[in-house]
Amino acid sequence: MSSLREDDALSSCTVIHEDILNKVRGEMTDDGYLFKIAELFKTLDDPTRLKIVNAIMLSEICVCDIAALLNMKQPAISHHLKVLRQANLIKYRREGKIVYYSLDDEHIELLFRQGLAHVRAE
Amino acid sequence: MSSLREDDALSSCTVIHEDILNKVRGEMTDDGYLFKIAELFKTLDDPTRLKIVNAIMLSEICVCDIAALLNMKQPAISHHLKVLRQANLIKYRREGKIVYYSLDDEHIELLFRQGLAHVRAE
DNA sequence: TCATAATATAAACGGTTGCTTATATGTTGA
DNA sequence: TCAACATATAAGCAACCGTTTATATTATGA
Repeated sequence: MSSLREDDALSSCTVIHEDILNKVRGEMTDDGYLFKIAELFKTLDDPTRLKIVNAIMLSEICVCDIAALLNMKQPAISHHLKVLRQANLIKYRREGKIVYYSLDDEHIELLFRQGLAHVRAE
Repeated sequence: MSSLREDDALSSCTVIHEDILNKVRGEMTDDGYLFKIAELFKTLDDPTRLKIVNAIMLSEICVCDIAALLNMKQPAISHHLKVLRQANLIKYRREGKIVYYSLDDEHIELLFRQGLAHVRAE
């Protein structure tokens, strides 16, 4: 009773090169990883968030200073910091009322530089 | 008549560390580049698009085969291919009715691998 | 030149996201 | 314990994005 059913959502498309499909299918990165990579890039796909990352790369910095630097409302900054925190890209340190943020992961700086290299090369 | 007016959108925030602000301001990457990096990451922030990139990394491949591979409708694939094309990440080659896609830029494969390395390390 | 097949484009819908205003939490010093 | 300040969270709204259905291109072969 269980057939292949690969015409489910294929619209008007038919497989053309069976050999290529098999090769690619066998060598593709696991779905779970792909999903996680997408999530990682999603945290870096916003100019504001990139500016925050860039600032934190250059110096440990507090929320108020970031808001002043980017000329934006403080809640907006806090919101983005939360996104970056949940992605384990930054960490924080409390000193009295003030919270200082810094990079948690060197990979992010690498990704940032790699992205910069790409857009500079165009 | 022209004052500094840096309290425009700062909400209830005051600059705390003038020295840090000056340092960061002086060393930050240009806005234009940051915007372009964000655009680059935006093209890679979607699981479907990452799967397509991953497939194209492994073999030159046509639209129909990608649709079959991902079990998705053909217009959805064409839409994503357009996004990747406009970002200069992939190129195409027409052979009769069939259009074959391949990577246009090695940087993308580097970014992909770097992202994978990061999510694997967690 | 006509039918068919591969691909591209367009419009529409639902879900997500970033920013805003308003409010809450937490810390300090009086 | 209270006022002031730095930060966090919540709710609401507008803009954006991925998918779908429908239709338009473009190329082939009869």
